[in-house]
Amino acid sequence: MSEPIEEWLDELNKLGEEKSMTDKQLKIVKAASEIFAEKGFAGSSTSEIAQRAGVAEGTIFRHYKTKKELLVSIVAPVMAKLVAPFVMREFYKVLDSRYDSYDQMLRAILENRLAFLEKHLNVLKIFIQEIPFHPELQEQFEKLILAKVFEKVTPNILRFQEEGTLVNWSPYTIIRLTVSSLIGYAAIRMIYGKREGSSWNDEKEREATIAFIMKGLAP
Amino acid sequence: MSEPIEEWLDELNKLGEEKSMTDKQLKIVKAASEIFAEKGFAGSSTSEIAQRAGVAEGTIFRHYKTKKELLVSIVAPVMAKLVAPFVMREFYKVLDSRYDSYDQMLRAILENRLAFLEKHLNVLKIFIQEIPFHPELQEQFEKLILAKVFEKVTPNILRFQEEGTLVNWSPYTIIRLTVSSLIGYAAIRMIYGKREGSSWNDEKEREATIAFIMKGLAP
Amino acid sequence: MSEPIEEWLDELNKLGEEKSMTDKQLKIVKAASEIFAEKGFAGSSTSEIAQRAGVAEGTIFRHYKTKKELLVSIVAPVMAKLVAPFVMREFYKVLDSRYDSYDQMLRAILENRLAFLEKHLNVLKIFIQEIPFHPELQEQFEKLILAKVFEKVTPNILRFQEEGTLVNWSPYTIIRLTVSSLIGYAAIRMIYGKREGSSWNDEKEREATIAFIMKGLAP
Amino acid sequence: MSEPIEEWLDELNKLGEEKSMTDKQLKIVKAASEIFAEKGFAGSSTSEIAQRAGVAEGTIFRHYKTKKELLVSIVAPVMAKLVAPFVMREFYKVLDSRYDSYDQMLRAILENRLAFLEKHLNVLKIFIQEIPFHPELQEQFEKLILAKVFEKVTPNILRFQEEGTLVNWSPYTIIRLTVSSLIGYAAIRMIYGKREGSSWNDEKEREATIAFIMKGLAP
DNA sequence: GATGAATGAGTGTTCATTCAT
DNA sequence: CATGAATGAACACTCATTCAT
Repeated sequence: MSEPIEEWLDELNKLGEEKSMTDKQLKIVKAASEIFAEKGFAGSSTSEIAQRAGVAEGTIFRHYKTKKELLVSIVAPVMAKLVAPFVMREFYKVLDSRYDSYDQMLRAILENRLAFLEKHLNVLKIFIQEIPFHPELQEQFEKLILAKVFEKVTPNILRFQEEGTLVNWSPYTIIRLTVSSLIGYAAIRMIYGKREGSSWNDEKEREATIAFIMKGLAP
Repeated sequence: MSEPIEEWLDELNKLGEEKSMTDKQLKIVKAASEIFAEKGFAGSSTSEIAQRAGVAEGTIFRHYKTKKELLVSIVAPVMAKLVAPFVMREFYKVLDSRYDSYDQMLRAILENRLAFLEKHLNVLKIFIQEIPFHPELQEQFEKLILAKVFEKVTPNILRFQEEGTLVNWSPYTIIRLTVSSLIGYAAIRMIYGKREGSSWNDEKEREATIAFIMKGLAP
Repeated sequence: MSEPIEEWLDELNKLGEEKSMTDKQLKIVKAASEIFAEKGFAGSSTSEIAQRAGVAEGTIFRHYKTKKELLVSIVAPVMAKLVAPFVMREFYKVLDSRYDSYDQMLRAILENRLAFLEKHLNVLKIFIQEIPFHPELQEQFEKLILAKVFEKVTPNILRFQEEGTLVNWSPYTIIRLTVSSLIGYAAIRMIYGKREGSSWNDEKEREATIAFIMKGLAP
Repeated sequence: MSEPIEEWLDELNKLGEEKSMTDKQLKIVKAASEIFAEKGFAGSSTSEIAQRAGVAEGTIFRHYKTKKELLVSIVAPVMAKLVAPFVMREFYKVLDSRYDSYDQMLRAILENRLAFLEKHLNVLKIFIQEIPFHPELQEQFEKLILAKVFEKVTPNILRFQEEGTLVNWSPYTIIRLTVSSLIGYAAIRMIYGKREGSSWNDEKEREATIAFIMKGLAP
C-alpha cells in the first residue's frame, strides 16, 4: 500500500491530539474515557474519575465546567478524526487513480478505519452509548461525519456505476448496505474475535464480508 | 402468505402479555419504558417514573424489588417474544414445505419481525442501550435469543447449501451477513423512514436489501 | 417448698395471658416479641413482623392502632406479672411465717423469678432496651414495679433488722445492693451460662451470690 | 492518693482525644452522641444529626462512610479509654506496693472510673443500648475490655487470697460480684442521685457499697 | 493551578399506616 | 375480620459542583 497516504493519515490522526494538555488533564481524559466506556455517562461519577486519574475532584471542574463538557471534549476530537480521511482532498485524488474498483476502495477504507477503531474503541463505545441522549452529538455526527462521507464517496460510486462495475441503485442505498455489512463485521470482530478459545478467523471473515458486498452490489 | 402461521405468531406474541398485571403496574411499565428509552436506565429516576405513571414512588417498589428488576421485567418478555417464531416447532415444519428458497424465508421473517419491532421500539432501544452494562442481559441474550435462532436457522441454511442455492460459507458467517444487512435496513428505516419530507421509499429499499443479500450469498 | 404458694404464683402468672386473643393476634404478638428482641423496636419493621406471623400487614393494624401500641401491649402484661408475687397479700403472710431469715427469702424470690425471667426472656430484653426511649414505660415501671416491691419488702427488712440479723442500713440501700447482685448473677447466667463449652457452674455461682449478699449484709 | 497516678490517667484519657478532627467533624460527633443517646441508634436519623450539628447531611458521609461507622467511631475510643488504666503497666506496679488491700484497690479504681463515666455518660448509654445489635461491638468489648480487665485484676485477687484477706472463690466469681455491685451503685447514682429533691447521700452509699463488697468477700 | 472539605438537591429504597375489597 | 395494594414521608447515602485555602 502506498506509503505516502498512510503517513498522511497517521499525521492527521495525531493532529491536535495532546494539544496544550497539562499532565493532569491528560490523566483526567484517560480515566474518564475508561470509566464512561465501562459504565456509561450517567452511571459514572466524577469522584471515581478523579480517583482513577489520581487528581482531586475539584481539578476536573477547573478544566471542564461540567461533567457533560468533559464528555464532549472526549468524544468530539475523535469524531472529527474518524471522518478525517474523507476530508482530505488529496486522499481521493490518489485513491481515484490508484484503486480502480469498489473492491479496492473498500479494502483501503476498511483497513485504515479498523486500526483507528481499535485505537479509539473506548471513545467509540461512549459515542454510541451517548448519542441517543445528547442532541448536540447527533447534530455533530450528521453534519460532520455523515455529510462529509456522502459528499466524498458519492462521486466515486457514480463513477463505478458509469463504468458498469456497480449496481445501479441510489448511492445512499449502496452506502447503507456497504456500511451495515462493514459495521456488522467490525462489531462481531470486536466482541467475539478476542474471546479466548474463539474460533474467529479474521482473514476468512473479512474476505467473506468483502466478497458478500461485491457480489451483492454487482450490476 | 399462509394465514394460519401469521395468526399463530400474533397469538404467540400476545401470549402472557398483560397477564395478571394490575392497572397501576401497567402504568408503571409504560412510563418506565418511555423514560428509560428517552434517558437511558441510569439517567432515569424512579421518582420521575412514578410521576409519569401517576402512582406513588412506593408503589413501584411494591411490584419490583429494585429499579433494575423493573428494567429486566420490561426487557425480558419482549426479548423472549422477539425470538418466539424460532421456538415454534410448527413454524419451520410449514416453512420447509412452503418456502423453498432463502429469499422467501427472509421475506417471511422480515415482515413478521418488522411489525413486532415497530410495536416494541422503545423496549428494543432500552435493550440495546443497556446490554453493555448488565451482564444478566448479555447472558440472557446469548442463551435465549442467539442460541435459539442459530439452532433453528442453521439446518435450513445447510439444506439450502445442499440444494446449491446458497454460497458454501459457514452458517455463522451467513447469518452474520444477513442479520447485519437486515438490522441496517431496519435501523435506517426507523430513523429516516419517518422523518417529514423524507424521500425514503420503503418498498424499494426492502427489495434492494433482499436482492443485496441474495446476490451476496449466491453460490 | 410450700406447694400452695407455687401453685398460686403459677396461676397468677397465667392470669390474663391469652385473654380473648384470636389465633392471628397471638401469632402477631409472638412474632413481634421475637423480632423486637432480636433487632430492637426501632430496628424492626411491621412488614417483617407480619411476614413471620403469617398474616397480612393490615391485620396488625386492625388489632393495634400503631406499632408502639403493639410494643406496649407486649411489654405491659409481662411487667405486671413480674411484680405479681409482691402484690399477693397471701404471699408474704405465708412468707413471713415460713422463712425466718433474709437468706430464705432471697432463695424463694430468686427461684420463682428466675423461672419467670427465663420464660419471658424476650420480653424482658425488649423492656430493658426500650425503657430509656419511652417515658410511659418508665413511669409504669416506677409506679407498678418499684413502688410495689419496696412497699412489700421494706417491712420484712425492718423486721430482720429488729431481729438483729440484717445490717442497719437504709432499706433502699439494702434492696439496691441485693438486687444488683441478683441481677448481676442472672445476667451473666443468661449470657455465659448457656454457651457451649461454658464452665459455668450454676449451683456454685448461685450459692456464692447468696453467701456474698448475706455476708455483705450481716450486721 | 498518689497524685502521679491520677495525672497519668488523665493524660492517658485525653490521649488522642480530638486528634486531627476538623471543627465540623467534632460538631458531628457531639450531635450524634447526643441524639444516639436520646433515641437510640436505629431511632436516630442522619438528617437530624446533620441539623443539630449545623452541617449538611453530605458532610457526615464525607467523614464516615456509613451511619454505623459513625456509631463505632464514637463508641470505640471511649471503650478503649475506659479500660486504659488496666492497660498501663505502671498502674499496678505502683498499686501493688501502695494499696495493700482489696478495699483500697476498689476505692482507687472506683474514684477514677466514676469521673470518667460521668464525663462520657452519653457514649456509655449508647454502648449499652447498642451492644446487643452489633456483633462487632460485642467482640470488641470481650476482647478489648473484658479480657484486659481480667488479665490485670486476676493476679491481684490471687495475691489477696494468698494473703488470706479475700474469700477463696474463683476470681471470675469475685469480679462478677464486685462489678455488679459497683455498676448497681453507679447506675442508681446516675439515675436518682441527681434528681431534684433526691435524698441520695453519695458518700454514705459509696461507703455502704464498699463495705458490702468487702464483707461479702471476706474469707 | 490544584486541592479537598463542604454543600444540598437528588437517589433508590423502606416504612408505618390506610382503605377498598 | 382479614387482606394486600397503595401511599408519601422519611431514610441512608451519592452526586455534581463550589470555593477558601
